[in-house]
Parts: sequence; C-alpha cells; structure tokens
Amino acid sequence: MKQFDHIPAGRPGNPSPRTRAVAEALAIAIHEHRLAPGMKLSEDEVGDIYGVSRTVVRSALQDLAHDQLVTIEPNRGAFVARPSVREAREVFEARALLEPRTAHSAAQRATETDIRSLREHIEREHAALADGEIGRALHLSGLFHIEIARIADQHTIAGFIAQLISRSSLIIALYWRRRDAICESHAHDALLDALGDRDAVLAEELMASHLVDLLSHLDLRDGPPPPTSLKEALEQG
Amino acid sequence: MKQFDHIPAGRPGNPSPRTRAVAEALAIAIHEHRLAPGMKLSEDEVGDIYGVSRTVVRSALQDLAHDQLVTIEPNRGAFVARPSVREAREVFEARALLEPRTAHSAAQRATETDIRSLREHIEREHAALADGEIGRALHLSGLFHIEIARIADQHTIAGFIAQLISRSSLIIALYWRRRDAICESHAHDALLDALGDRDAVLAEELMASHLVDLLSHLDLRDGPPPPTSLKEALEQG
DNA sequence: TAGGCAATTATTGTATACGATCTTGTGCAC
DNA sequence: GTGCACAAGATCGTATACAATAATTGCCTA
Repeated sequence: MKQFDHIPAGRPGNPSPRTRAVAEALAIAIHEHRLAPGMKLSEDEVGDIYGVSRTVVRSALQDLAHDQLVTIEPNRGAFVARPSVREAREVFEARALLEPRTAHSAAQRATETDIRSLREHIEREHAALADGEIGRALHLSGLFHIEIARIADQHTIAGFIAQLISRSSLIIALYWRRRDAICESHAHDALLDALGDRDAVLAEELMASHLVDLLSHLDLRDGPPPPTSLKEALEQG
Repeated sequence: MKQFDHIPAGRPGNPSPRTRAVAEALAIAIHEHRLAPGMKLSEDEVGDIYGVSRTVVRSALQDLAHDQLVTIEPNRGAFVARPSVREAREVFEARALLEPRTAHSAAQRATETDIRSLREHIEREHAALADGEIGRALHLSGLFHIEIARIADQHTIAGFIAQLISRSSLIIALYWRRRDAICESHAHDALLDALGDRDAVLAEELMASHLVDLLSHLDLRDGPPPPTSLKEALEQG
C-alpha cells in the first residue's frame, strides 16, 4: 500500500495516526468499490479487522461521516452512504461549478514537476485498467482530479473538490450504467496535454465537458431511490 | 438560547445529542467572538463546563476541527483556529465563487415564507446591533447568508457555504479593521428586497458586491502572520 | 396460522482508567 | 549566572467497562 502514502488527505481531520489509518483504509475501500453503499460498518467488526479499539473506529467513522462517505444513524450504527438521485445531481452540479475554474488555475500555475506527477498518475490509472482492477482505476481517476485541485493551489476549494470526488465514487457505484464500458476515455490525457501547454481556457473547457460526459453515463432518470442492496434485494429476487 | 434552536447544522456530523450540543455551543461561542482565535480548549475543562466526559468533548472538537473552527495539534490539544492571511483570502475567494450564484438561485426559488423568515432574521440582526451585542449580530449576519443558501435548495453547496461563513467569523475576529465601525450597512436589506422581487440578476450582483465590501474591510495587507494573541503576544510586547 | 407482546441479544453511547507524550519546574554542573 | 539534564505534573491517546437503546427471537393469544 506504499503507493497510496502520498494521498492528499483532503480533510484536516483527526491527526491521530491510528484514526487516520483506519479512516483512510475505509475510504480507499469505499473508493475502490470494495465496500458497497448501504453496507453496515460495525464498530466491533472494524476494530477487530484493524486491531484497534472501538474508540478509534468511532473517531474514524465520524471523520468519514463528515465527508458523507458513511451515514451514522443514532443508536443504529454506521453504514456506507447511499447518495440519493438528488444528492448525485447536486454533487455533479457542484463539481461543474468548481472544477473547470480550478483546471483553469491549475493550467496557469502548473510546474514541470506537477505535469510529471500527473503523467505518472495517468500511467498508473491505465495500468490498473489494463490489469482489470476497475475499482483501483476509479480511485486513481478521482485522485487525478484532486491532484489538479492541489496544483491550482486553492486549498479551501481543493478540499471541497476532494469531498465531492469522494461522494462521486459512491454515486458511480450506485448509478453507473454499464460497469464494463468504464472509462478508457482519454479525457484525462487531453486534460494533461492542455495543462502541459498551459492552455488555461482549453483546460477549463475540457474539464467542463469531461464532467458533462461523466454525468451522462449515470442513470439518474428513475426518480425513486437507488438500487436497494443487501439481503432484502436477494429475498425479492 | 431557544432562538438558536433552528440553526441549520450545516455539517451532517455526529447525531449524538450530547456531542451536537457541545459542538454547537462551542461553535456559537466562536461565532459570537466569545472565544478568541488561538484559545486553548482543554478537554477536561470543556467537559467540566458542560457536564460531560472527555469522550463527547473529543467528539465535538473533532467535528469542529473538520469545519476548521478549531485546530487539533497532536498530543497538544485543541485550539480555536487562527486562519492565516492566505486562508482568509481563500475563504473569501471561495465565497465569491459560490454565494452570488446561490443568491441567484435563491431569488428564483424563494417563497413568501422564505422572504418572511429572512425579514425576521434581519430584524433580529438590527435588534442585536441596537443592543450593542456585536458578537451576536455578527453571528446572525452569518446565519442570514446560510439561510439564503438553504433557500437556494442546493444542500451540498449550502454546506460548503456554511463552512465558509463559519471560518469567516474567525477571519473577521482576526482581521477586521475597526470593530466599532461594524456593519449596519444595509446590504442585507437590499439583498432581501431583490430576493422579494425575485430579481435573480440583481440579487447575484448585490451578493457579489456585498462580499467585495466585506473583504475590503479586512486588513490583509501585512503579509506575515496575523495579530498574534494569547500570552505569547503579551510576553513579546 | 397470523399478529402482537415480552424477554433476550446485540450494538451503540458514555464514562472511566491507564499509558504515552509533552510541558514545566527544579537542581546541578560548568 | 547560565545552561542543560532530569523529574514531576498535566494533558492527550487509547482501551476497556458499564449503561442505554434498538433489533431479534420466541411465545402467547385471538
């Protein structure tokens, strides 16, 4: 897991190393779609897995709840969040509002080191896809966006974007149309080129259309709630 | 304190009533400038004051840290946050990005009930000012902005705005030029009129200029650190 | 047999206790 | 007299224990 050590911990949350470790491990599991939306996260169970007490698990879950990756129901426990259709729309509207402008700034400020870092990022993304690790590729895809926000050097907005991308991961898990036809669109490559050329206007446009494209792959038409999960779904089938 | 019960708890944080109560009490104290930036928030002390154990205090402080109202230093404790000049700029840039558009949406969606609610809000704000309760007036002023975001009916963005306004409270505490010459600008009245007239374009413009005006009252020129506080400042002087 | 009630079980909410880390105060050496 | 080293105190980090709440099961009754 060494390759994840550099992850920009968007949240300025709990600096306690154990809490951080558990929170990030859970967050990555969610981002890589190893934990499905709606899944129960029992404090005891998580604590046993990571070899820590409920105290730190609780703290980690609270952090994740703040980023709306998990939902905490009083006296019921924590569950992997299950964003509604409405939330999904809101998240992508917010991204459409923030990310294009951020890409614009990033193009103006990007150093050669930044560009190289982004290129490595994309390569790892492609490698993951080639290995069939879709979840990991998705996670890396999100990190690419976060990296751009970091380059834009607007920490506050970058934090918001990181949060939105986290939630996007859940939204994709719930509403993506065809899991097989995932990505390998070269939107990120095109963005990287624009950033490398310091073409701020183009980068902004590309980001905007990239987000529109992403949104178009979601199935948000059916107004009602998302695909229910767990045993209930199996019982019905 | 009944009049604060309706406060929109921007964060979806810990639903535990005690943790919420402590977190909100501390948040309001910070918003009303009763707790100065940099002040130490000892877990034992806070626990004694509110009659709860360190467990819940820790949880509350963690929530506040996530909103960047307090800073937690490992093994050192929690302190009321002290935003840097740079953070101050970032916060107002983010507000300038989000709030005008939100005001636009709010103007389109506002119901008569919304307008009445806002009007009451302003009246309480003026009343607080008339009573010389500057801190409380400032807090209410922030809530006015949050209320507009709520009316705009974009929960995600409204959450971001709530966070930004929280931090603005600290920024004002640190960087406001002349505490006496505070407000009683009728910017909020003008905004309310525009919203009442459903004039979205005007509301957007008014919000934008209101934020510029606010920013212009901050003293962010001196590049280096903010007006340090606490004993350290006194020892140096 | 279906529905509702009660006891049991499991899980969370909170408090307390212990260990680790940092701060502070004192004393000794230089 | 100054500076460093060490010890005492305080505070935080984590684990554990107990209390409160909700979910589940089994039983009784209609």
